[in-house]
Amino acid sequence: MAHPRSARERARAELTREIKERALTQLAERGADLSLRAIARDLGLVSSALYRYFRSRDELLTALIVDAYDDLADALLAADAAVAEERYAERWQAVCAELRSWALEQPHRFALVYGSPVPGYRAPATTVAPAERVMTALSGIAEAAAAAGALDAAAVPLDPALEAQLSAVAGLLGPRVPPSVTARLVAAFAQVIGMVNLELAGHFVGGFEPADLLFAHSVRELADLLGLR
Amino acid sequence: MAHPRSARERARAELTREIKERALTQLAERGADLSLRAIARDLGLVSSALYRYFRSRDELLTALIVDAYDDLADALLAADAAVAEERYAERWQAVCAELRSWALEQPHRFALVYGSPVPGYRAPATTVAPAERVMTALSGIAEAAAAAGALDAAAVPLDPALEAQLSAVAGLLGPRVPPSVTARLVAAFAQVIGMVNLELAGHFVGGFEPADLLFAHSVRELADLLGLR
DNA sequence: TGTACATCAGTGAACGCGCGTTCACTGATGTAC
DNA sequence: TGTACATCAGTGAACGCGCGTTCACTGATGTAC
Repeated sequence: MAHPRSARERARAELTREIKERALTQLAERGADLSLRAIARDLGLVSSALYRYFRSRDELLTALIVDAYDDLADALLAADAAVAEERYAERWQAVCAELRSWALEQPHRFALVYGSPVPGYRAPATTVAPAERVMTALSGIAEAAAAAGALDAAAVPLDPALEAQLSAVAGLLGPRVPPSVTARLVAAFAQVIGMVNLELAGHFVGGFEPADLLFAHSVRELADLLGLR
Repeated sequence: MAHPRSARERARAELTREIKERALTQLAERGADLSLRAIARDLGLVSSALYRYFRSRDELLTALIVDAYDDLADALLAADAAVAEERYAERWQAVCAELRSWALEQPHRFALVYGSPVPGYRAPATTVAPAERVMTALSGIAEAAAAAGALDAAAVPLDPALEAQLSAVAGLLGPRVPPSVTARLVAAFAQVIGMVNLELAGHFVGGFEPADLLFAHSVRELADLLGLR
């Protein structure tokens, strides 16, 4: 698996990659509708040939989604690693900034995972783990701060039922983070994704363009709110 | 215009309404792809007949989008009006709750305006004013509080360039609200839309279901953050 | 090292669909005198 | 009130496209002896 052996295997791996690459280019050019025939045309193949590589259009879509989550998570972790470990607020800002950059550079991939679901497509369970990698790239900072005793956690009283829900996701988002901070993490995540989506959809046109300053400012306020320093 | 006169005009108004209604049903059933032929079929018409009512598919889409913004704004204003005028925090919570209810009841309409743009469709300027009605339904509460001297505005120092951008939208969002609160209003809006979008897209599945409590809690925290009381 | 057989990538035709938009037309509704 | 003409809703055929998926096939690559 590390290095494909035969020429056949090498060719297969490369074509699989090329198919996904063309699919992404097409998403970028034509919007959300993915056409297997158009991909095959671009690659100089007959449309049925694609079925040697992906069992169906949905399977190709799933592969693209998994790749997108993974790439995004990698980019976020890299941005995080570039900041000194104990500067939690700066790490948060760097990761959020990277998320936005990644989205602006590849809006179609961002839309694929955080935009409206593609009509007729239902994401399989395979996509859950990669999606969680993205969330934990953000929440991991709060968890690290909490572990280091550097999280200024405001103790907010919560509805017991909500607290139970929050504890249930604590395994994923970070067990040392108090429930009220977990709630804020989810809200903060929604805000970041929401701002990027609004920007990409052109809802800020006329008001905030570029939205760099607004985004950076909001992200800084979120870091405060989360108790990161 | 108040009451269509002739039978012809009455029939035209009614069919226009029916076309939009069928279009919405179809969006709900088939996802984001809107088919004029399918709408015509549903109405027992020949597809070309629709061109007497809408010049193109895009024009129909635009009409649906404008209607969605308008309906949503109306619903928000109604929810706002149901709360005592000077209870600003409660008004905010009521309006946000109504926004979520509306979205959960009509996810396709919400996706139409706050989801990823429909491929190949570019929203015309006609949609800007209705979109702003929705935003001001939320920001109007902060503006009212500010006008009544009841806004606990935290004075946060801002980058001058950002402050300029914020002042530019102040005419729309409320001139008496200080810039730092305007920034928070936009961020809060993004958070609310973002949470609803994540919920609709199934990103909360397994963690927060139903998301009622999390949403209500986050919205309450936003009210605090905005200085509403 | 060479041959026999198995694997599998890619072909090309076909099935059975779908779509938006244009156009000349019929026939009903509305208007002016 | 009745007739002549104009307006306009809806028809049906056509244009020129698109799509995902299946299937029997050829011929090249890989494997076992």
